[in-house]
Amino acid sequence: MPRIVTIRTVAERAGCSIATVSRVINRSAPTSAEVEARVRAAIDELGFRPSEIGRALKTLKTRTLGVLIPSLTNPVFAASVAGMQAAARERRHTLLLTATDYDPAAEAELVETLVAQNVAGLVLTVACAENNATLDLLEAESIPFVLVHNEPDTDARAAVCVDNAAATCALTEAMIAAGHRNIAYLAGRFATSDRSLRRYEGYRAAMETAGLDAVAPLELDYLGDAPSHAAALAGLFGGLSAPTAALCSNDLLALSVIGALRDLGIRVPDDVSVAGFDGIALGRAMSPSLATVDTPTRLMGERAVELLFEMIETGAAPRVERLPFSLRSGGTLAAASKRTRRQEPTPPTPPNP
Amino acid sequence: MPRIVTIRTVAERAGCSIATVSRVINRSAPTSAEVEARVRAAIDELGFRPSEIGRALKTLKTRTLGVLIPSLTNPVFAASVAGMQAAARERRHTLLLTATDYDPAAEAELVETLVAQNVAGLVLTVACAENNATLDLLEAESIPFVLVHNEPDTDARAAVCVDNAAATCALTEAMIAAGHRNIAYLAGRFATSDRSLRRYEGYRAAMETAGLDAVAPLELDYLGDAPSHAAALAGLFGGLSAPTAALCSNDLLALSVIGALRDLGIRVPDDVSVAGFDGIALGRAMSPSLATVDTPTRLMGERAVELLFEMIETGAAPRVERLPFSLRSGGTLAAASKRTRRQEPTPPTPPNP
DNA sequence: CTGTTAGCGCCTTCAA
DNA sequence: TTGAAGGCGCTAACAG
Repeated sequence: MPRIVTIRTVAERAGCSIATVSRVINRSAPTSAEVEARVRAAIDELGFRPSEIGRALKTLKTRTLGVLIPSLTNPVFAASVAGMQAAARERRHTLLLTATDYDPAAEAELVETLVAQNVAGLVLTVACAENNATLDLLEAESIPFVLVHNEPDTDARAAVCVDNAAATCALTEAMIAAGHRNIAYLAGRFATSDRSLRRYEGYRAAMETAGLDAVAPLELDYLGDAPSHAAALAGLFGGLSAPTAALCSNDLLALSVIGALRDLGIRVPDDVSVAGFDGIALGRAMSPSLATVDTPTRLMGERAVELLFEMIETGAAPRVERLPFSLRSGGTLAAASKRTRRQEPTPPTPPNP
Repeated sequence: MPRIVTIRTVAERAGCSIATVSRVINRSAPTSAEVEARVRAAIDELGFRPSEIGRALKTLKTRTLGVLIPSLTNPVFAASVAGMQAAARERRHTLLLTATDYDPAAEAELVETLVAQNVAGLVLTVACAENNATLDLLEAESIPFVLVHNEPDTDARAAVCVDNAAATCALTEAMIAAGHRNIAYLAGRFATSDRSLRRYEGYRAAMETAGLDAVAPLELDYLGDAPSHAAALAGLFGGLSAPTAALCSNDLLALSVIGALRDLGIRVPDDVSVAGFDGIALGRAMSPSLATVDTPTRLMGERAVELLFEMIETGAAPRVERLPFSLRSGGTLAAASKRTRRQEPTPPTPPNP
């Protein structure tokens, strides 16, 4: 029989009214020292904790933030949620966590679930922040929300992110500086990540500035099994005019690509250089270490929650906050000249027979 | 002005009473087809979603599960939370997520927060499942909960875990079979992980069975910076009678140890073999790949939630569910004989001058 | 300074 | 098959 201790129980025990108990709990009005002492004693003895439900029903406000992300299995999102959790706890709030598993169609339903719980606000990473009916709905109902990782094209939407295009541009320039001329761009499905698309823009800009051909992106399903990657990559890296480097739209994809290349007998970085995006911790631990764009993932989560509170409490206007990034050099990105030593890799099972 | 649409609004629009609307929503009693149609139309037009708060206050039950873990940054917990989330969603529940950041003192407070939200039940990973006042409290208030990763010594407590001792025992045997005789056990602080302690038991059992000396565990703070590890490890691996292998109580610690050893000029596995525990994905991606115990982390999260629902709905008695594990061989664990080729590593800055 | 009271949104008897 | 009414735990007016 849980929670039979209500504010009324406490009032009886302390010999006062429930209003007084409430006042003691919330310090919402002055109370005599004597009564307060009795109330506090009663609370302790009974182990009473005010029900958030009752409170919420009255005030129509909960101490809960809704969170929507693609997946917890991606360390990027795990890290930012960790940041959110820390920031929320600072404000005595808790997170209501949901994940779409990269299914954009799930977004609407999950957000509705969160809204039905009367969350004070939302922090979300959606597949695409533009023309997003779910976000429009939140706006219409004036439920405050902040995007993380997404980089909206309008400043009218609150977001915490990095300048994806600039970062990828810088990374591409580093690859060009290392002597690479033929650089492939490998992406997760654009439909599930607008970041991926923005990053492609940065790559293209850098290539064009250098007078090089920006290749059309190869979209890979990075949740797919390695074999499917291997087939696609065998085609791309099979010929003599194969790229000497691959820029992947995120770190997880980069890891998967490196594994697939290894299975194909293509060495990284001796045959092909690989770089990622995000800066997950594991990229540092592996060897060769992963060249990537270092992104303050955890901080992004913290800032998102802080920005959200600002909007909730002071009604601050939404704004986009772009956090600094940095290039992380790594063993997977080598000078292109090295590749001249490459013996033609045994081309295993070309994609079409 | 969010959520001004209440059940009353719908009733007015549909020209019936709120009771009828409630009945249509919950199918809790038969309603005429005609009225039902009108109600559904009104609901759609108004975009009405019943407030979970109102519902919860009435029934004293929410569709929310409380989750407490040490940290989301550890992929082990991220994976199991991902499993919980999936299983919870299946039952139309959401997760209220909290993390202690490995501070056992935070457990009580966070659990209270969750309980105050009237969660239907809890899934938690605590520092130590024995003599835990917080768990006793939950039991006393008969709030259903399931432990994950923790392996309680009594069957009276619900838990989903692996047989930590057996697993570590098997891993130790594999190391012995590889020719290692002097095997160190490196652990995170026992105070923050009873798993770590159980795993040590397994190690000791295997060593004793083989007639070898089980060394006292070296407790490392694996949240600490690498330098602190280096100092401790320099002492352990400095001498001539240094261990040829190190068994780490978890994968994250193993990664950290490998990095520290590398900084000390000690090669893995040429000079020292290293193995971990958990089977995080990144262990596969790195090279040499991490030898470890493969643990069905995500599944553990799923099973924990399913077991929790069983307890909530059918009042099933708590039970311990031990999931299967498997040894994962990896490049960090090599035959001991190899080590004979080891040149004495440059002993960098011994711990005491 | 303290008590009484009216709801917040919903579900659920009890009548009709 | 439907409506009226009470109450879940709490906060906030309003009295006193």
